[in-house]
Amino acid sequence: MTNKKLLLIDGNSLAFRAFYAMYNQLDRMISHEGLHTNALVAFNNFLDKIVDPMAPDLALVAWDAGSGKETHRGKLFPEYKDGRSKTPEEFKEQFPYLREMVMLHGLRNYEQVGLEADDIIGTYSRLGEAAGYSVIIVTGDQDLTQLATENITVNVTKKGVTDIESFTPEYIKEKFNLTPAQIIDKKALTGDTSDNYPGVTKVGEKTALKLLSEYKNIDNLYANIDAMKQSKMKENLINDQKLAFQARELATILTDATLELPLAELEYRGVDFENIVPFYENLDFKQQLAKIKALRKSGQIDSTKDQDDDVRFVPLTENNLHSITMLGSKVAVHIEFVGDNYHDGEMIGFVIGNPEIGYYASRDVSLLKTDELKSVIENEDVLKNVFNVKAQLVLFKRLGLDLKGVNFDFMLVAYLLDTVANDNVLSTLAQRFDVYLTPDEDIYGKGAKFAIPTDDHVVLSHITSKADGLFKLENPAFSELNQHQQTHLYTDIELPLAFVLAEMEYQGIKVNPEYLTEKGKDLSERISDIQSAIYIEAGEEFNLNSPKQLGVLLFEKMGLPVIKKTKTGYSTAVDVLEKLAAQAPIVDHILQYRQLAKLKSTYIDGLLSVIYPEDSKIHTRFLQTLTQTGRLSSVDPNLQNIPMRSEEGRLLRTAFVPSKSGWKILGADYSQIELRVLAHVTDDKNMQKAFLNGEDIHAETARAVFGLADDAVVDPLMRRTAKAVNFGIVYGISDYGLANNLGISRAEAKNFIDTYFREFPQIHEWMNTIKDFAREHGYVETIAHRRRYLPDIHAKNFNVRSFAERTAMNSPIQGSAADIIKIAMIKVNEALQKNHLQARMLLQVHDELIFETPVDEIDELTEIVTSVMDSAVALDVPLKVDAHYGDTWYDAK
DNA sequence: CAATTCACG
DNA sequence: ACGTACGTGAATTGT
Repeated sequence: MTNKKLLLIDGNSLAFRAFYAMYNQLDRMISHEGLHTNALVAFNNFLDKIVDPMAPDLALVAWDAGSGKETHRGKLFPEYKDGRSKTPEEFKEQFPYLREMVMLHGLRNYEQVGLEADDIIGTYSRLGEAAGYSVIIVTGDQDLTQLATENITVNVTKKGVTDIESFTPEYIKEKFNLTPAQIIDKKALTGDTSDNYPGVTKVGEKTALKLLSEYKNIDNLYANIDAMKQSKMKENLINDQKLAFQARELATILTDATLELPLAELEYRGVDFENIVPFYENLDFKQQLAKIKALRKSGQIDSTKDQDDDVRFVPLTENNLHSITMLGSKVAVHIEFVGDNYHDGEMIGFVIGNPEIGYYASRDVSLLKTDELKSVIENEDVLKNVFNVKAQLVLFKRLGLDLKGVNFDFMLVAYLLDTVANDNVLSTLAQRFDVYLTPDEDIYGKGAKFAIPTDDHVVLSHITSKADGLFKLENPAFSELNQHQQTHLYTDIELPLAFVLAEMEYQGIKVNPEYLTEKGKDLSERISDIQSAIYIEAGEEFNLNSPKQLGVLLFEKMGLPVIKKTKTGYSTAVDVLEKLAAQAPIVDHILQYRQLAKLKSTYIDGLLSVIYPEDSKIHTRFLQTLTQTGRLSSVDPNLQNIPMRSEEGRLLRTAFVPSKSGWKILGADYSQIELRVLAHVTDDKNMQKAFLNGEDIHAETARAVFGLADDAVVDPLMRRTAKAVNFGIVYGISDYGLANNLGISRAEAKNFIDTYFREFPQIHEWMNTIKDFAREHGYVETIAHRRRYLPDIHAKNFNVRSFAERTAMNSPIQGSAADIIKIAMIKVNEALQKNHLQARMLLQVHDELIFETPVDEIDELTEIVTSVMDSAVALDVPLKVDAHYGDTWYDAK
């Protein structure tokens, strides 16, 4: 059974949080009347995301009346809340609208002179509890956790206003080892700087918790203070005793105030959709308005007025197909599909058209195969606007069509403009261009509630609005692209690459399921043997996959030394276990178990589950608009992290085979591409010389760093060290990181770095130049003008800022390497076609390309691939490509 | 849904 | 004094 719910919201503290959560948007979020709306937007989000889904029976938002001076606290302590910085005007002006917003969301506002919001909440929470309600409090102020009981949960916002931490008596016990009542005593000892009342001198949270675990409360503490050991703290406690008791009174929230509104009047009425529309219109909440419109359309809320300002479409049938050929020279095209995976997701409708002539839409995608549609889709001269060209290409391939003439892919353009603000969702990406589209979620729901609306009109008008949106987005997006000097990157790299990737994904790579199944059986046996051995050594059975349980065993029961801790407990990561292996044989067995379990679950079971039975192939998706550097990523499954470093794992590559008998797998990889890019962009003559002379770069680095003669033999340790330094340089070096990696002291690491920078002075100079560039422009870019914004470069926090600085150094390197292989992929594909090779590209793994090819084409393919790859981009150093082939991916080494 | 671990470049 | 090496995805546990 569920109790009735009473929701109590601390209006002031949440509004305050809301204002500062979106403070950086302050100047952007201004309504047409000149009103700042940042706090309103965030507060509205909170009401939508937290309150409405909760559907409480009673609800109230409590506000402070006045400054707090008229309250019992102000009378008790005249300096109460003094010294608070004045509430910004930009915030104050939003207050009346906040109250109206609350009302329109169906909640009561409440304030009362002489009471603070806390006291209103405290009193109603007790009243509600007594009346048998489950009480939920939401606040930004941790002090309210003193109100928690079995029936009263206090939710405190953590970051922003929708990220919440739930305080129950059990949780408070766990987190602070305190009862809710002791929260008051804690405050009594520490005081409150923001409310401007002191506690005991030099007592902060840590000390307060320690004292309370010993003395329970301040009454008991002061009763026993004479017995306390002499210390500075004891002196402070004695001197500040009065302050502590005063602070306790100030910190205590009233639970017995006299209130004017009976509980029964707090009934939650839900959103008043009729009246909230003009309110949102006045504030220019376009996204909210679009959402309400979608809800109306899908029949989830009543609509009294039939206000259909939708983009019109004509239902397409067999009878009006000829209209399609009259659409002219530019259209938007969109096939709607279910889920993320366009390789097997169901196609539920499509739209084609433009704002001038009109849009045609149908739920029946087989209409696309008709001659009329085909003649437009496959016509290069009819320009197409799309969202996610690669997905659309694959969907059309599934229908046997070859989409041509693609002009504008909003998803690709949006990614190039800003890699960070890219969630690949059309409706959110469109907002930055002031185009407001209904989110898919509002039409289809999400998660378990996903459903295609029964009314076809709803689906088709939704996808029509997407197509129409693409026309509104085209000019502003292209114009920004041009301002960024990224037109070439889009037109000549990302867009053609999408076609190459679509073909690779659609082709897929063949795998041998029997091999995986056999290997899986072998692994299962060995895993269970090791597991038994571990249980015997441990003297008990436990969940070996649980780092928590393993930590308890190793570090508590067995008493092994703790080498590293994580946020939540002991670390049991490989580097830790390797250090412990000598001390207990069980550790080595755990490492073996981990390795085999990983192979079995991720690579045997994982891969077997994504083989398409109809062609025995795996069809990954390369995400082209995800990484912050310009690399691709691969999902469903990830084919860019198939094991390689251990022989046991590497053998799994045997399962990846050519799709035709008599064919081979060929792999071609760039050698040291990132260091070559580094030598190029920094224009460091010493490093360039090493590459121009075809030297072993790590050995050459070792000679430089260790001051050896040009022809000296480099011992393996020196080479390994130099290699680590080279890696460190590419990652945006720090002495701390290098020391950690090499297991040397920071001073030694710093020494290496200093020497390195002396030997390669232009690298050093570039590292400073690129950081300056980032600070001045707020972004860094690659050789193809791919951008990465680094707002944190100005952060006050050292860690945050340092991270941005390393990113400033690393991204142009990693990103330029990504540019190069992308260009190579396009050129290789062109060369394959031009030379009429049957061979095809299957995979890209950051610096290597994998192909399948008839045996008799191998020599020609090798020649074409290596020459195209190493001439893809002309750098000031040569690019080097190695190629290998064999019967399987494993053998292409 | 976050945290941990481990696979790759 | 500060205290992380850069970029990813998947499986698993545990709240």
